[in-house]
Amino acid sequence: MPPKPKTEAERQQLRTLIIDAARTLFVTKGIEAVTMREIAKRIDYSATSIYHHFADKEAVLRAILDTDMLALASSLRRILQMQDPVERLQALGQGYAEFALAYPNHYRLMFMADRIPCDPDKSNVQQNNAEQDAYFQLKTVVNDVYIAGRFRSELDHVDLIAQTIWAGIHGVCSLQISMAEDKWVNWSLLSERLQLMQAVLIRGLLKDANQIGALKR
Amino acid sequence: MPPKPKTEAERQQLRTLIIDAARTLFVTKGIEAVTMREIAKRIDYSATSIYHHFADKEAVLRAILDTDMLALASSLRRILQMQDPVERLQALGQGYAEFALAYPNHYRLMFMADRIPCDPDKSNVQQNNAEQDAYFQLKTVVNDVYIAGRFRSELDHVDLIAQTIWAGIHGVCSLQISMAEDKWVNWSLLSERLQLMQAVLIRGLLKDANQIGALKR
DNA sequence: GTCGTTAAATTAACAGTGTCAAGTAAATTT
DNA sequence: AAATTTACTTGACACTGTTAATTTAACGAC
Repeated sequence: MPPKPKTEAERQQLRTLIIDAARTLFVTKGIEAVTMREIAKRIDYSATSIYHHFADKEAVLRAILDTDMLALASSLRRILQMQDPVERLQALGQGYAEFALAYPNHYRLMFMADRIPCDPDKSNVQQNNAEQDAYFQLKTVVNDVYIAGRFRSELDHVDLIAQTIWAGIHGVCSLQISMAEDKWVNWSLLSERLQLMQAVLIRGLLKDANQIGALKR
Repeated sequence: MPPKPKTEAERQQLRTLIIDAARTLFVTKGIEAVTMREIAKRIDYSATSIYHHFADKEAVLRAILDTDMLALASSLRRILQMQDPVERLQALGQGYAEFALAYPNHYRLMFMADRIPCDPDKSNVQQNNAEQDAYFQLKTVVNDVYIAGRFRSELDHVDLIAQTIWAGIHGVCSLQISMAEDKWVNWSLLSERLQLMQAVLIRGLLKDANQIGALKR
């Protein structure tokens, strides 16, 4: 009930309060099932007050997306320290999948929803920043493997390679997220599906794939 | 305005009238943006009359799903005639992708949406019927390749192999459908992404992948 | 042929949604 | 002390999926 002019820091604080409340609800209740009134109630504000901080519901969503993209990149950051570029690539795939499956609803928002084609201009995340941009992280590692001469000789387009790896891992994760409950299919263990996809990608893309230790098991 | 007792055939006719109207709207306007009133208007009925033929909006959706699943299986059927099992497998992937990308909104409903875990008991599509069940078609072809001894020796679980192939193709298609508009990524040509994924799957799963003609060029 | 009965479809209404226009109250500025 | 600015709330609008009550038309029995 007490309105008073706020500093920019206080405004930002309230913004993240809203974002956090909204995120919790989105993640626990599912994407479309959460209302502005509900978000507001959770932080003891009225529904309309959110509109003083975000243009509309989609803007809230986009803000969540921004922080989630950062969270993903941040959770992958330590992997980039690894020595061998091929191991780095595999670990990146693994880390990506772990994020996707630990936060399936976040992942839905980020990579499976239909709205919001995310635009570098409208985002706070810095494109091509290795700390913030997960796609750039992948591209960098793919490039490292390429420089090391480990990819099959006919593969010379780093973006294409990166996108294929992404598609493979994303395929396993997104199918799991949207179809795992489906009785129609006799699903194998998720871990096995992921592992086979990793092996297939490595073998399909690398020159000397059979020498890679991780595939022996 | 004229109510009269209808034969079962007439009821069915109206059901498909509703389904068709709903499908058109879903496909052109996107999944969540279509209202019951809109569907009804399109066929000159009142909104509530739909509820005499379907329990709720989701039931309409599920019915659309059923017919779309049949359409997919039907569009893949001719491929099963091909001689060589490996060629058959590749053609199946290609045909699946073509369906997905020709009808992206149908595909969304079928494999990317969050609701509706589809249950053999609640569906009119017959599970494990080669005419109707696309997953069974895939599994059958995978099994043929397995019987022919073409998979790597350590791969002995047909469901796992099928699901990995599905995940790979689905990854390319779903990423295309939900992220192609995204300015963040410098997307390669869709056809190149699909082709590389096919090559990766073949090379990663088959014994003698380098002898496969389709990979040369 | 008329009379209930039954089915099909409609209208009216409800609770709930995102969002906007006005209004209110506290803090800052003048 | 008055005016202005800011933060927030209340009330309302148009719209959503869905249900209850109502109308309309066709059928079977006499």
